[in-house]
Amino acid sequence: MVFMTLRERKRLRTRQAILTAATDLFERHGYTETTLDDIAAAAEISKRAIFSYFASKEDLLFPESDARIGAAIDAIAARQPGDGPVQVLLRAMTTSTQESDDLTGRRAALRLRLMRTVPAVRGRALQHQFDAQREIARHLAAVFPADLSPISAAALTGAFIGAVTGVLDLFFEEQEPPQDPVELRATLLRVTQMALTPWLDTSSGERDLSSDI
Amino acid sequence: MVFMTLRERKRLRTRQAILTAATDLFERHGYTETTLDDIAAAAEISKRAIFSYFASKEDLLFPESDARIGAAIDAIAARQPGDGPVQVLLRAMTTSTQESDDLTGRRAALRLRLMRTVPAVRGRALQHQFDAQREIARHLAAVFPADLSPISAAALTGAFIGAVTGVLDLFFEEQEPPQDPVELRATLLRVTQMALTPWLDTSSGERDLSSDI
DNA sequence: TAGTTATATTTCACTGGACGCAATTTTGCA
DNA sequence: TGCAAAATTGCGTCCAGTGAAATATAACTA
Repeated sequence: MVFMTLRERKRLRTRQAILTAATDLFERHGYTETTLDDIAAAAEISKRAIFSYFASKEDLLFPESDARIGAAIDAIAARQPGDGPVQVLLRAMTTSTQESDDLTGRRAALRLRLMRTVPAVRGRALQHQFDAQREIARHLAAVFPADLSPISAAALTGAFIGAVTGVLDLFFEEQEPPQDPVELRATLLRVTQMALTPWLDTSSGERDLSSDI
Repeated sequence: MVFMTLRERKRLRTRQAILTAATDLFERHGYTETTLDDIAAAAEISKRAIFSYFASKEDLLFPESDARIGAAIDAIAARQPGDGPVQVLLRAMTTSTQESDDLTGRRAALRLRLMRTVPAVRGRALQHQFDAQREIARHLAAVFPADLSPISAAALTGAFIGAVTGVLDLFFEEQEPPQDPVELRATLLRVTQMALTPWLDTSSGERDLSSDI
């Protein structure tokens, strides 16, 4: 990666400039109030060029979404012996939320706030979530062909994602601040584990995963 | 409902005219190809007036979404003695899918098709689904305070919705036609029931609901 | 290094959804 | 019939997104 053609390096810099300009303006003036022209001006680029980096205004809030899905997939693939589907899912959540600061970080906080205020952003977020959900279910079924039918995998993944989003929903319903990221992750893990106990019983061994936080 | 002022009746007729014009044009020429001007012209109304009936172009595909959520809520409230949360959910699905032809019907088929092709429509659909999911979870937790914490309710509802959407996803992934609605409902019930067995065991009695189709 | 190809970016014009507002028509009712 | 409220229309405006041609810049080749 150190050896990149000048073109690639420049392109990466421009992309980053667009992102920082966008998040900056979104934070300062609001999402709907910020026009693509504003972002283009701040990034010292033409409005038309933005679309050569991002497909839409909403996507400015979801860069590297593929990477995050990929991380979860990898965590599923690299399962430890003795882990059942539920353990794998829990582990995938902890590891992937650790690496990509998807719950902490400046843009993450902004995204969480806009998801509950701007319909377009919410729609895009749910689309990403749905795609991720399907992808995860597919891989989960592939890794545990004996334990899970494709449909059970879809249900289990649905339960998992549903539990996580439900918890986050309850969380941010009243208290705005994302609090301490570590504590949030711990709560998320504990609560998801509890919500999935029905499956934990039916599946294989139930190791405590608290140490992984 | 029989006694409506002339104004209300006329408004209802216009609303219906807009809907039929929209679905008609969508079916014939495609969603993105149909402009609001086209719809307005076909409904013999001004483009501006459409926004006094529907908030957006996508919403033309989701009329009475509140009513469908309400039906599910009612089905939850009218639970039979001895039913656990899972049974209530299954029953709510069967009854609500029977009354509002949400899986059959002309507009439903159109909606299902557009959900997988037009991003904006998919986003709107997922938003509706998410809202419904949260609402159902809330009511479920209220009805079964002993069995379900708010979080467990969120997880269970997530599993339920996840299973249903997963099944529908697998279904329409290859075969386009919605097939026989009765058969589809039966498959949906059977498969969802199977996907939720982990919860069925932990909850109260497990009556067979096949007769309710 | 000059010249050529490939790729990025700009510029401009345009479409279409959404919204605000004032004027105008329609409807309900006294 | 006449008047107030509500519905509708007809503007104009904003902005996201797209297409196409022109221009600029990097990469490659001889």
